[in-house]
Amino acid sequence: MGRGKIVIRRIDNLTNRQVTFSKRRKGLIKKAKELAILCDAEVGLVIFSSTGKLYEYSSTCNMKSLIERYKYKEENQQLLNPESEVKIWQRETEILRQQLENLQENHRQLLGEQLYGLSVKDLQDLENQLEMSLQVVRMKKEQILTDEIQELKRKIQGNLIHRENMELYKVYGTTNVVAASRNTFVTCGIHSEEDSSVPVHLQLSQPEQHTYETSVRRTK
Amino acid sequence: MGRGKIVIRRIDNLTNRQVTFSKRRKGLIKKAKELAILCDAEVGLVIFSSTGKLYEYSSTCNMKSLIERYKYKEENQQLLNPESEVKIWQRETEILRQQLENLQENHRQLLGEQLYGLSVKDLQDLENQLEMSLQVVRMKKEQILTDEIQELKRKIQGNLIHRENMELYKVYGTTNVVAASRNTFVTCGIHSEEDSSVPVHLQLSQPEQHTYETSVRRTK
DNA sequence: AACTATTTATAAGA
DNA sequence: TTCTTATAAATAGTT
Repeated sequence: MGRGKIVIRRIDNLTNRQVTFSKRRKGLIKKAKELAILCDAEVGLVIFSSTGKLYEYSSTCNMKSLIERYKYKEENQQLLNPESEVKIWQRETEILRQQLENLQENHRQLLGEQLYGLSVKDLQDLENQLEMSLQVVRMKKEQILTDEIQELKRKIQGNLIHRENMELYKVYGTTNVVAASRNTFVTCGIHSEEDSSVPVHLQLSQPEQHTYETSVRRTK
Repeated sequence: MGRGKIVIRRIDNLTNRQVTFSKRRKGLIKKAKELAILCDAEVGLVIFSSTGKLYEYSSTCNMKSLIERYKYKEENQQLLNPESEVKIWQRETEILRQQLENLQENHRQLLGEQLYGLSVKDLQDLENQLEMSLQVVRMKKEQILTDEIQELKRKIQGNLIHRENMELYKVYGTTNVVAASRNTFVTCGIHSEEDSSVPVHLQLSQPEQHTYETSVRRTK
């Protein structure tokens, strides 16, 4: 794998050994990652250099639980305690894991992945489902946009009426002025969340900040 | 590192994934060994397959002590096992339950449910995702249908040729036609390498129609 | 499980 | 350390 072939034995030269350690450590961790991702496996890797420095990799981001899992699996033979409680939790875990697996498969198909082995009927059902979802999502989105536009219109209107009142107040010195002008200048821009701040906030309009919940909790 | 380049993402096909797991697991352990020997390092490697089977390698032949060393190095906090095993499983359950919940929410949104609280941006992302999925599913479906049609056409064609031969046989009688038409009787069934033997065409049949490719069904 | 065309890792050199 | 490059090694797709 290099300019020359080497035999696998301790590298005597210190510098050379350190360089090789650095390179191969990197390579090993890369391959561990790839295995975990490609094959849906859980991989834990611990490396101590000859100087005692620690390097590690865990596919679960949590070496602890991996070690615990390892220990359990290893010491499984004993099972000496009448710890039926453990078994209960174990079974619980098993069930959850199964559920998760099933859901994941279903989920992947909704994402257009893992379609291997599906029949035309299956694919048709999936297509219909996706179309329905799409329709719902689009309607929901348009609903929000429409609401937003309404809100903006309301604010602009309020603003205009207020100005008109101010004008009239100057002239006639009275507050009893009819809310005369209807919405004549409605400017509907396209907006993202940032647009919800309306430029002019006068007393009459209530600037409600649209605080959308960022609710999509992505599975980590 | 193989016949073709691959991207590092979960392999959908189960068989393929298992084969790759087997190959790469072996490779990974080999490299771990080499690193330990070449660089005088201490290496521990734990691999759980997606089915929960455990594979391990430890350069010290004693994973336990390596783990202890790791734990000591990582944090001097100790949580060992008198009754803490229950807690471990409880935590595991908790984590799985959380994952399941997250996935379920995500999943419901893909089904067009539980859209309350999503922002326009979220909905737009969802819409795009659904559109992509839909495209993939449709392509997949059409692929299957196209393949099926090809297959049927091929069969019909074979049938026609057969009939033609029968006609010729009636007209010209025995020997020469028999010899010639022998080849044309092949090829109505399943496609395999043998199908590539192109029949000797008699004058009345149209050669250009016989150039069906043994279309390899790329079911991937 | 074996085979190989390719990709990937890396030993040596700079 | 980092980059380059010739070459060894790993492995993806196939049989």
